[in-house]
Amino acid sequence: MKQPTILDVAERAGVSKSLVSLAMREPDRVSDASRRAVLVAAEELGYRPNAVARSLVQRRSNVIGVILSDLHNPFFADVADGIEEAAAPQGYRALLSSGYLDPKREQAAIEMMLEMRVDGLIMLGSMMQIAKIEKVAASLPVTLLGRHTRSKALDSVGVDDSAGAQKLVDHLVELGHSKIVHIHAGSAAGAPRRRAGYEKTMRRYNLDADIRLVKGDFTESGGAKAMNEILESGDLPTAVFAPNDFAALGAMEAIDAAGLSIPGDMSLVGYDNLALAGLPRIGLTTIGQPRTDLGREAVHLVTERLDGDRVSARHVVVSPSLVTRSTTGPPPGNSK
Amino acid sequence: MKQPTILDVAERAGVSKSLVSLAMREPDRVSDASRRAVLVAAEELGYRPNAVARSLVQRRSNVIGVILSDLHNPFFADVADGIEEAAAPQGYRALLSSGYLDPKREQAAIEMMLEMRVDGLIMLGSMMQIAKIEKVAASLPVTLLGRHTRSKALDSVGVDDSAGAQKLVDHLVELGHSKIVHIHAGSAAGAPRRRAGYEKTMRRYNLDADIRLVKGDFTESGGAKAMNEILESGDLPTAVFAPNDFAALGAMEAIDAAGLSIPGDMSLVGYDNLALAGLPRIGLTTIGQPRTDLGREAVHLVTERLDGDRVSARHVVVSPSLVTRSTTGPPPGNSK
DNA sequence: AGAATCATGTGGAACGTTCCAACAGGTTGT
DNA sequence: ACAACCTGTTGGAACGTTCCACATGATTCT
Repeated sequence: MKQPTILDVAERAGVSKSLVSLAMREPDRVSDASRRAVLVAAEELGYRPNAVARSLVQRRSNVIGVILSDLHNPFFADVADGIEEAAAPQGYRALLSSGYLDPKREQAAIEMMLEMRVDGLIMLGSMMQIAKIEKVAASLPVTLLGRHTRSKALDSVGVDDSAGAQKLVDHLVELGHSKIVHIHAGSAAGAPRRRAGYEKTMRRYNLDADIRLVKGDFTESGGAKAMNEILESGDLPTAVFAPNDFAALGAMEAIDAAGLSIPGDMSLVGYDNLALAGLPRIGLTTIGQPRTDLGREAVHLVTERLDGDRVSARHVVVSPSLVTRSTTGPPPGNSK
Repeated sequence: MKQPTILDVAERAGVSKSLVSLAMREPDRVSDASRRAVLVAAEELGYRPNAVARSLVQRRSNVIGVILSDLHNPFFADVADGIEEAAAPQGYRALLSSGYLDPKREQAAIEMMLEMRVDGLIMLGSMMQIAKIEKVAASLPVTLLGRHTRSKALDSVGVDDSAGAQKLVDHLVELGHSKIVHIHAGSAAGAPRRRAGYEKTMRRYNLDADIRLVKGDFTESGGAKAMNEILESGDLPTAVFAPNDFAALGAMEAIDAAGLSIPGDMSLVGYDNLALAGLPRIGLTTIGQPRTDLGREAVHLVTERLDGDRVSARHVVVSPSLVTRSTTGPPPGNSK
């Protein structure tokens, strides 16, 4: 159970601890004989360098902490892949912790990361107040992902939600729709911009009069509830734009239950392109986000700061793309 | 950027570093005046204890490392929740890393955890050879989750896959089925036991002659391929038991494509109870695993060893439960 | 030949904590 | 009145590395 230390290796190899250290880190700078002796001794003892001691003396851990607001969100899992992929070649490891969709637990996770002295922090879909995150950013580089901010202390990388919404409306209008309802998710992360993109694009097509908003949220049940409200209103649209894929799923359920067909009677679009949107029986038209690119970009923002190449905040925005599947088609009574 | 140390706090509070340390860890053991002075000074300086230095001197990190073989697998996300939940009250933090479904990268993730001197390791759905994991277990407590082993060096917590398969067959037979095909996933983790449970239960009902196996795997496409093979065989069963939910999904797609109705013409069951199995248009009957319990049990196994309460290996098996949804019903032509 | 350079190796300080033996001063017990 | 025992506090050692200034001996330069 007791791990061998560098001193044990040094003794067995008959050299000083400094040479062992050097032999492990920069093998070229020691003689062949010494290098061999050290490597053999290390192997025989099962020596594994103690990263804790190293971090202490170097005052850096070569670890980037990643706080996932929700481990279950497949979107973040993809982003985390991109993070790992970009971090490894730069000599950083990614360490993950979940915030469990609770600002308190998220705060605790950050606190742990700070105490462990990670070199940088990437926060995926944080639920915390920006002001609190800015405080954290005073002691290390922090990048916010999937949430917009104009903060002067924080970097961020996000997707242009307005552009995504615009692409969805464009798609629906091209199919011949004009009665397009948007279920909006209030002030939740990304929701206001999706809504703004919807309204702006409707106006661009001179469909000001057709703009119609129903309050919902980012959950399946929220989408179902909003959809039922629409169905009961008596005034049926020909297309519904849900704020994300989960909400779209709930809306789909409600439309199915009402005996209407998708897209025959009503087209439906979501947002996020979750894996489930591509399932055979779902086939949801939605907006796809370049997930691994987002991760890569976030790492880049952190390492830039760590290397001292930049001190002022940068906010990177990438463009999403339309993914057309089977929940959209021409409106009823339109052959186009 | 430079973090204050315990010495800075001591100086500002006018006490020794030892007292600061004590005041932060065991406030009851210092006088009111000192405690207040220390706390105020720490607050003013924004002092945050350095867990790296603490780990070094204490030779323990109070961290349990969790290696997820796949971050995208929602099953592991649930288990991780259970782990966090059980670890926190015991004073441990969980730190996650992904193995990205690649034994090499998994090995690297373990190596990082070991160098960081985590106190224990929980491996979710590992892809590595047991022998290699046993080597790791020589230096800290390791618990394997979601994979069976009889290792003398390792603890494990798993689900009784045979019992799960048995429950599915029981359910189908009770509905009146006898022509039940099992798509099996070869020697993949858990697959042999599911298959054994199927065969055993069929025999229990004297359905030896109806036992029919088709080779597939744990993926959607594997399930679709196997199902097409069944459909093309000409000899249609009344129920299909897929090796997991993903494979069931592929089978569902194939059955849909063949114009057959589920469960009218054919019943279908999966295994795992992924969130997607509960989606409105899917409604898959499947086997649910007590995920957070699994996580809790894994933590328990680790802390038991850390507290020195146990040195011999333990293998915990928990029972799964049947989740009935809408893909199962009586066989065609049977009113029961 | 002596100086300068190079390759190789060394020992001690430092990183920021916790732990421990020890101490001062007060209280209690006999 | 003195030992025994608290309470609150302290300074130094230790944890396992890396870093740095320096030492040694060989080689090259002038």
